Formats: sequence, structure tokens, C-alpha cells
Amino acid sequence: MKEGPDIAQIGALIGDPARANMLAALTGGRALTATELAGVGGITLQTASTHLAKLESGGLLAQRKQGRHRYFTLADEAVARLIESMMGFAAGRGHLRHRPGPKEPALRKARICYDHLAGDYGVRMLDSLIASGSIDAVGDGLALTEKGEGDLKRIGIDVGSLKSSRRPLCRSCLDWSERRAHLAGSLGKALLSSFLDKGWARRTAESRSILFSPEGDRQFLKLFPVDA
Amino acid sequence: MKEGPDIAQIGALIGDPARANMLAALTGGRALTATELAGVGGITLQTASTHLAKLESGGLLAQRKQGRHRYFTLADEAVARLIESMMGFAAGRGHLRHRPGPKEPALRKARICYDHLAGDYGVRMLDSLIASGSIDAVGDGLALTEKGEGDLKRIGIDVGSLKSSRRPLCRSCLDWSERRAHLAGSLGKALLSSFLDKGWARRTAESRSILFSPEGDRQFLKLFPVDA
DNA sequence: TTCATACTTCGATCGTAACCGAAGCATCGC
DNA sequence: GCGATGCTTCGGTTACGATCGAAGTATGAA
Repeated sequence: MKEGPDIAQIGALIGDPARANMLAALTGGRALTATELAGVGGITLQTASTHLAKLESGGLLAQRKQGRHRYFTLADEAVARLIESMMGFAAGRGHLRHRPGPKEPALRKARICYDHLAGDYGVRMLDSLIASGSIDAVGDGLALTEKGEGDLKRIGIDVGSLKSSRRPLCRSCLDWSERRAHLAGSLGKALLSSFLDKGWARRTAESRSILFSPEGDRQFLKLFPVDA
Repeated sequence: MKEGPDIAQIGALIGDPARANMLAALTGGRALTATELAGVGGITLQTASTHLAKLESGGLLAQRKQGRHRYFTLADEAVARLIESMMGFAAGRGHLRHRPGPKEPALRKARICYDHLAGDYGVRMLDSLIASGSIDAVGDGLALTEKGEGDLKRIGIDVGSLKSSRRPLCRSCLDWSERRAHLAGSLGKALLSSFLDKGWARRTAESRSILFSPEGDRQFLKLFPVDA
């Protein structure tokens, strides 16, 4: 009867709409203050405070006080993966808060998923990397090929240093808007960082969407063609 | 604000202890009646009935009426994966309903995880398959090698027919008791089935544990040696 | 020191959902 | 037909937790 991990606790933590909204907002990867999170949760600061305390003691959030602000982030990448996988699941069941129409077109085109690129552009990038033979889709997983390592070095990404990290290089992550996989893992992070560094795109202050500049858009589409 | 899938709904569904227990029980893969599920949930039949109705309308359960019984199963494999991934997550955080000690040794040794083998034996099997070169662990995923295909045929598993299925052949699944990966996917299912068919092991009526016969135990350990 | 901002804690209200007893259907065996 | 079993629906109670106003604490700015 009472065997195994307690799913109900974390289910209940995520099960409150206000808390779920906060967690989803933090999936954007950047640290947010209690006041900001109260905003996305649609609740007052007092209520948010108790919610945040619960989430923290439940191990889902980490906080870092800085001056009189209190910045919250997801506790680690495992939490981010859990939230994303629940999003993918919910999207597949049609549990949408919104009509799935093109209500937030920028968000569907390109957004940040914890630390890597998601949305139409994220899916396109992975498709293109697979089509060009830079990444092998083998079974359920992804693996970088030698050709891919060379190609990436050419656009300024040093795969060697990424390999030394404990975190997997390539990981596939289900995209809730496209319902297809995009590239996560340390390589996914490095690629997004490089786009931002190059000035091709920038993060927005309020939302999780990634805005490409006209020039960045052109470069991105050239670098990751479909039907390659 | 209101963008994306609704995590809170499914979180709330899983967040109730009675419902969580039922879902965890159904992770055992076999269909259970409403009365049985009431038992694992620790509630009366009436209460269970309303819970089950909610889970079904939430898309987590499927039911099949047979005579005057009503059999419930998880709606599909995606639900099973979600539950398992939440279990893995909860175990990693120390959210245990039980002390993590060897309280249920049989369960930790070998149990069913939806339709494949988990626990110490499940992890051992995958380790051994990788060590012998039957399965390649590449990046985040698993892939069957040619050698593996031959080895499996020799113990009576026709990989060809499995390949034709839409379901992935190999998938890695995080084991919550061992905190390491075991083999899921259609191959994981086929392997467990073959053990049961051969009479090496049998499922228990009440729990998710898999009981190996003395002879089956011997054969299994011989077939999947460690330090091979 | 004083005021303002950021946040937490307290206290009280309120709504919802979990729960079970009892009654109502449906199906099976006879 | 009859009773028994498996399950659902109804009604009413209860308990928990989400919520916010108000007051309290901490940090920074003037």
C-alpha cells in the first residue's frame, strides 16, 4: 500500500493555479522576485509569499536574497524538466488555459525553455541538425556526430568544453506548442547563448518569447535550412 | 499571463493522496476494478467512484466495463511515463511515503513498471546488456546493436516484429528505487513477457513486485551477469 | 533618524472538495 | 422472477487551504 515515492505532495504543489503559473513563469529561466511572481500568479503579495514558502520547502524553488529583493528560481534542471514534461502532457490532452490558436504568435515562433530554444524555431533547428547529419536521432535519444562537432566549431561553439560537464550534451525535449522535439541539454543551451551573444536575438522582459532581429532571423534561417 | 498548457489541472488530479495511490497502483500495468482501487486508495467505494470519474474525465484513466465490473487502466503509456517520472522526481527529493529503508525488499529487487521490469533486477539487466554490447547507450538514449539483435533472437525474442510497432524499441526509464536507468520500450516489455512465459518469474496478485522462482533467479543471473 | 520599499507573519473569512451513509441502477446467478 | 454483487448518485457534514487586510520585520535611500 504505502510503497514508493509520494507523488501526491508534488502534485498538490503544482496543482494550485497560482503556483502553477509561477512555476511556468520560472520555466523562462530567469530569476523573478516575489512581487513579480505575485503578478503572474494573479494574487496579492501576501498570498504569493506563502505559496513561495511552500514551493521552496517542497524543494521546487530556490531563493537568493539580494538587497531587499528576494529572487526565486527553479531549484534545478530536474524541476524544469518536470514542469516542461507536464506541459507537454497537458498540451497533448487539450488541457489548455487558452485557445490553442495563434494567440501568442511570438511565443509559438521562438521562446526560451529554461535555458534553450523552443517553439517553431527550436523544432526547426533540431530537424535541420538531424537532416544535415550533425545529430543522430537514435532510438529515443540524440547524439552529436563528428561532422556535427566540426560544424558547430565553425560557428563558434566549442563542444569539447561542453562534454566535460556532467550534464548531458544532447537531450530531446517535447515542445508543447509544436508537439515535436527540440534540442535541450548543454548543447541546446550553448546554441541559444550564441544566438544571443551574436545579437541575432534577445530575450524579452515580460514574456518567455525570444525576439529575432531581421538580420538574426535571416542568419538563423540560412544556418538551419529545412529540406537541406 | 494565460499562455500555454494548464499544468494545474493535472497537478491537482495527481495531488490528492487517494488518487495518487490509485494511479501508482495502476502503474503496475494491470487493470483494476473500482473496488480494488478503493482499497489501495484507502477510501470507501463511493468516494473512489467520484475520484475515478474525475481521473477519467481528466484523460488520465480509461475504463472498460466487463459484466458488472468496471476495469480501470491508465489511459495510455504517456500517462504511465508521467507518473513514473514524477515518482523518480519525488524519490530524488526525498518525498517518500515510507522510510526508504529495505522495507519492501521484494519490490526493490524486482517489480513491474507499467509493462517492463524495474528495480534492482531491471537496472542489472540493462547494465549487463550495455556491457555485453547488445545495447548502445548513446547520449541520452538507447539503441539495440546488431549483436544484441542476434543475442535476443537466441533467447526467443523476435526483434523484427517489435520494430514494426510505432512504439520505440528501447527507452530508458529512471528507476526510483535504484536511481538509475532500466530498460523500457517494446523491448523491455518483450523481455519481461518472456521471463513470465518461461516461468522464471510471476506477478503477485496484490503488489507490483515480481517474484522469481529459484530456478528463474539462477537463469536470470546467468543470462545477465555483471562484470561481464 | 526617518521614510519608503520589499517581503513575511498573523488572524479571520470563505469556498471548495473530500468524505461517507443511504438510496438508486445495472448485471449476474439461480 | 428473486436476491446478491458491483458500482453510481445524492445529500449533508467537515476540514483544509487559498485568500486578503493589517500589522510586523528587514533593507535601502535620503
